[in-house]
Amino acid sequence: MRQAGANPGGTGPVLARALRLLGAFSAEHPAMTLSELSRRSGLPVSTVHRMAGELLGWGALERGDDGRYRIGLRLWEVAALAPRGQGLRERALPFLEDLSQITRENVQLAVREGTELVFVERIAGSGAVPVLTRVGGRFALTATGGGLVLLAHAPDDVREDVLGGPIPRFTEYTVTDPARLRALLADVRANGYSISDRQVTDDALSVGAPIRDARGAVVAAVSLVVHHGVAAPHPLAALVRTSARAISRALGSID
Amino acid sequence: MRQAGANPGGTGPVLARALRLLGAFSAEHPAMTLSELSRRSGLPVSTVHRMAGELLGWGALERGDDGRYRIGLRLWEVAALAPRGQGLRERALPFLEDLSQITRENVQLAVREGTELVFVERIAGSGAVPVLTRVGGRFALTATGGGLVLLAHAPDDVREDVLGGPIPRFTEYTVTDPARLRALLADVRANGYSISDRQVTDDALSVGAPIRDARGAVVAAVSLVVHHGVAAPHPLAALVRTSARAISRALGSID
DNA sequence: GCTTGGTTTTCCGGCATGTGGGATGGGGGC
DNA sequence: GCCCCCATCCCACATGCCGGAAAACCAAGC
Repeated sequence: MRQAGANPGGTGPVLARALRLLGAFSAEHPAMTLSELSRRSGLPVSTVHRMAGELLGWGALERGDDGRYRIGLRLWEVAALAPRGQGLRERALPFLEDLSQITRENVQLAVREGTELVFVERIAGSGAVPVLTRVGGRFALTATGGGLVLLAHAPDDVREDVLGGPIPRFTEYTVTDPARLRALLADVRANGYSISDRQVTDDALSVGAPIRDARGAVVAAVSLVVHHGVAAPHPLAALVRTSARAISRALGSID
Repeated sequence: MRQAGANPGGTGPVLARALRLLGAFSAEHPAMTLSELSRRSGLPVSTVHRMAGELLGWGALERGDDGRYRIGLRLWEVAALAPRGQGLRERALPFLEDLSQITRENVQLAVREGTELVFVERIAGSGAVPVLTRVGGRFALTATGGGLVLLAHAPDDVREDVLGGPIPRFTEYTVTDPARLRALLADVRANGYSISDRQVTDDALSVGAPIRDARGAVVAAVSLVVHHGVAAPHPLAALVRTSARAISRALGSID
């Protein structure tokens, strides 16, 4: 069983395995025992043991007194240097808070990673629709206000990839037809904002707008999530766009 | 020159080098060219090149159009699963915001990592003393309100280590005498809170209190940073302690 | 007590894998 | 034109990783 050329669970480049180890952690499994890690990463136990030992020494992993492994603080420290993560978050935060204070609704900040979206920050408005998102969590690009913005301005190959692949449905309003979606994205580009009406849950509507870097490239999206039917979307769009522009200005370039 | 047994820049375990690579990034150097990385990590260029390539593929690193390497979003995502990082931050945030709203002062949340302190969150009070801290940043345990709390409840060997080593001085009020510091820490344990009066800057005073997990172990510290001389420390201490207890309760255990 | 099913840890010989000096090609700045 | 710095590629060598297997461990359960 050691003959395979590929590595769908077996042999492979050294570093790749360590990374597979880290990748085994998820929101549902933030703490795992050695053998659990072995199972979820597809690596032999003894290999995991050796590697985990090294990661432990450096601080990339930690071990509670229950013996289980968790992501270490040291790793969190370096990761805090990610320009598109904490970097972006820090510069945008004041503006997001303004937006949150004024509207009392949920505010979200997201970037695109491959064919999905990653939430970089979310502020829960007092008494607003409860949102099911988590900072650091992923979501489909095709449904949310922020996702539509990011998808609309994504490179062609990525967009085709997403439109070609299976498009998840969340409610009866979710747009899953590639042609309609394509038209919707054209609107987003033309209008400078997106509207997702009950495409994720039956009672929520979200409005998104693009954040651009110094060279004009879209690097992130702000969005506002409100109850469906309480406010007209267009005035909201003006608010969100204003915030997005302010953040773009404050950004310059993200280093 | 390849005979050395140790690895102060030369040969060594595989993974360790990759980690050294990540460790080369810092707040001052969040984006580096290949050769810069090589220099700062002490690894040969070709080695860095190969490794960076792999890290790039996985998403642990990213590369801007200026060609420089940065910490990647993917790494930030997994790091967001760190219980003592984002995990702690998320659960404590509402309480920290309450504290911030009520006092309109700077609020900080920190944990101990080795012989130093790492800031996990900081909320800048409107018009409060500007603080020089950064989320994900480090600081000495011996001077700040939060640090004193963490040091007071650290394991004996760690405390001895810190008290034995050189103790940095920031102002003329900084306590650098091990004996006095030891007495101070005893007070902290007895009182349930700490006070750092102008030990970091000439105009700031901070008050800290311990956050405990379900088993009663101190896992973090909240602190309030105010202008020296405007408010009596003791009423503040009551506030901070209350917050700390609330957070402790909300924590249960951090997974 | 002993047995059973799950762990975590240690060991070791063979060979796959990473290693890094040096050569190649590019790109500015002066 | 020159020079300096940077990224990328290549390849012979031996280092350090690999993972099966066995042993130590722990907690129930009979």
